Amino acid sequence: MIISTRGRYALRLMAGLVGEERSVPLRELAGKEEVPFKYAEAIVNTLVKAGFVESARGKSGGYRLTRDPRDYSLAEVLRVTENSLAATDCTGGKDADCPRAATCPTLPVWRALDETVNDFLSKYTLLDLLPHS
Amino acid sequence: MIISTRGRYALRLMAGLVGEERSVPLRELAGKEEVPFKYAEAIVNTLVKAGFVESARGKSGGYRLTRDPRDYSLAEVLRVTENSLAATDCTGGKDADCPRAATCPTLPVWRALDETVNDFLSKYTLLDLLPHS
DNA sequence: TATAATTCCTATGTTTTTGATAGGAAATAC
DNA sequence: GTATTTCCTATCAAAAACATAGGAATTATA
Repeated sequence: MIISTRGRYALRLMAGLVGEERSVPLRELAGKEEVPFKYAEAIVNTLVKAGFVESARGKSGGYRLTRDPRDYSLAEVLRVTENSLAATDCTGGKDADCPRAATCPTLPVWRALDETVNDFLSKYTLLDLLPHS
Repeated sequence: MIISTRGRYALRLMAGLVGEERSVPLRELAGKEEVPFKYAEAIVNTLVKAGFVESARGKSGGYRLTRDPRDYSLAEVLRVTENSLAATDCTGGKDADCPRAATCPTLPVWRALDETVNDFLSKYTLLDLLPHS
């Protein structure tokens, strides 16, 4: 499967930060979004490293978004949280060394598929993951 | 990843049958397509059960296509050989019991993604996987 | 009718990825 | 200085992906 629990949790956690002014403690955020706390920690960590959220340490610390919610595309977030967004190993960097690559007639199809998926996921933002809007 | 080795092997094996009149023994087919023989056996078996290829047992037996190559869409073949073609568990039947489903704002996005992928893979046929054509 | 070549079937094993959990160090508000 | 929080490293468990093994059943053909 192309989008795993991890990536979906990441999106939920970020969606859970939309509209918050304060730094939201992870204990609370993870609780609200029903993401296992310790797993959420690991995930949010990569979001911080990617610059998608900002952390405040210590008491009354927590996390908050760094941009307007409409400025996060799903593609962008998932590219960071998923191991790979590629539809096949062939296009995922993993088989970059595939000896067939040069002449493989199928490779262009997988590349086109990746592009299709990427285009799709680039059209949606965090805003599209909120209850009503 | 949405399309695994198994599915790609299946497509290769079928592509390897294009243009053959006789029944091609798997030993030869798998060799030509560089698919591990024993794994190929398991895969071809599901292709037979799906009616995509026909087997002949015993000496001078083997496999051949049951239709014109242009009449197999990639979507169709992969739907049978992949565990699931769904982009997420949410749409893959696995989380059919997801308690969030009823109100989940993200679910429609995954459904649309699945449809996009399916449409894409429905446009290509075995013929598109051959060397020149 | 024996033999070799083949598919078919069931079971098992290995590796990788995914999904987590544990424990404690470091920072900070109060 | 204490409670609350993020940060960091290590470890573990379950599932999926990727096969392999061995032998029974079938069939052409010498």
